[in-house]
Amino acid sequence: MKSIHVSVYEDNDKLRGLLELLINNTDGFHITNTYSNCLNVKNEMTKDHPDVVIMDIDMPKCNGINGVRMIKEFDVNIRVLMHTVFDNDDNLFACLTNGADGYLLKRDTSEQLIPAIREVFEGGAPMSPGIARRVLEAFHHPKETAVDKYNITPREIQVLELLARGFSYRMIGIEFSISPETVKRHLKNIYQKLSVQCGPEAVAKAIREKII
Amino acid sequence: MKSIHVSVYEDNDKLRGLLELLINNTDGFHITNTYSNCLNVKNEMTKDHPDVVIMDIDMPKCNGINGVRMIKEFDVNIRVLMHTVFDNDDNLFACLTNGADGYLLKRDTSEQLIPAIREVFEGGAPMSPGIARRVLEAFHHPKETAVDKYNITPREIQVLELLARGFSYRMIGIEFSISPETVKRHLKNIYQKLSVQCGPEAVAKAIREKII
DNA sequence: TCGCTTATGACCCAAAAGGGTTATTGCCGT
DNA sequence: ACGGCAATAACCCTTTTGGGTCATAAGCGA
Repeated sequence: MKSIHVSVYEDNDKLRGLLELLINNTDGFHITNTYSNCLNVKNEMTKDHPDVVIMDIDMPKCNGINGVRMIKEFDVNIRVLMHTVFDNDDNLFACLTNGADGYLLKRDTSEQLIPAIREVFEGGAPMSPGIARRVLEAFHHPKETAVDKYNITPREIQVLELLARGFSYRMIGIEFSISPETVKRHLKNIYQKLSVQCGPEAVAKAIREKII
Repeated sequence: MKSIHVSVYEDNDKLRGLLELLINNTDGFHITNTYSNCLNVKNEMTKDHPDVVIMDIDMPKCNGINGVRMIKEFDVNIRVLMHTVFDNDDNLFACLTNGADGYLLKRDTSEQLIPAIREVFEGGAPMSPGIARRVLEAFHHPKETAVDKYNITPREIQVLELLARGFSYRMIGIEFSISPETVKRHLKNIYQKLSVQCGPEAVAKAIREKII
């Protein structure tokens, strides 16, 4: 059976050495190379052709968030496993957006790292438990909360939806068989409830708060 | 140490019995009750007060997608672990939106079920590998694609952003030290590139296509 | 150097948006 | 039965928006 080839990006010299030692001394795994920053990702990927990359986030010059993006631009088939002390949502979702295939926190992965590398190589998505939880929570948009929060009525939602589709007051009125003046009335109420000044701003807020 | 209390929703009689047997015969776990559909979730939760619910999707009368929603409406602290043969995206994301805390495929979890129950009880989010992967992929929207697709320039994005924040042409002009006529010019170009008719529609499209 | 894109700006003009005010109807809950 | 709220509608008015047209300067790549 062919070994899994792993490259490591980690700026802490001691940790980088430990990772290399750990991975190279595990059957079925082989370190192609280790790096302390990702300024030359493209050249390094061309040279190494790893199956899996272990990527730290906090590195000087060029951080791992850019690193994962560059690797995925070079070859989307290289699996990238984030390995970081940061567990804030901004970093997490920035990495996922850029194509990270897994996300491990350094503090809870000393003996979970090797199985995680195998898992990501096999097409899985290893995540520390707290991370997986936050990822699922991102899908759990409470749905009605924003509507309740601003007291938007069903009719107002209908009007907003058409506004966001480019309908004029007149067209919205025709669509619902009501006067354009009433449409205006609804929108006036919406603007007040959302604390916005005009249509575009209302649409932006409504979409971002999942009202429409 | 107190046992983890588990309720099971599963319409297959044989499997339901097996799950009960497995869980009841594991130290630290205790079955409160098992059910073959979720028509009376609220009463059952009131009676059982489980820590964790194992929820099948394909059940007669009322499926598990509604089931998880009802349980979370009753008490958001009850952990719900989906356990199903379906691995299509529609079911998956419907469950996650409704608040599921984990998602296991029946085919690959005979001996992973107990650890998964413990993990979800402890606040984790156990997922079958293929599931976790698809969840992460949902975040991987390629970012620059839409901007490229419509040929939106950096300046146009800036203008759109302020429009979405409720700025008038005049205010945008002041912000960038350009004439409101130029702002209009930019927006005219944007509307054409996005194939929209007006500001609200442009803002809606820009947000939904992740341009802003 | 020529053509293309980007960013800039102006003028005319019609349509739309949006603020203020006032009022009626129907429904729901107390 | 009464008050509150959603939905309806009209009027006045100013500001904003957006379509059409024309024009210029800077930068960039073939």
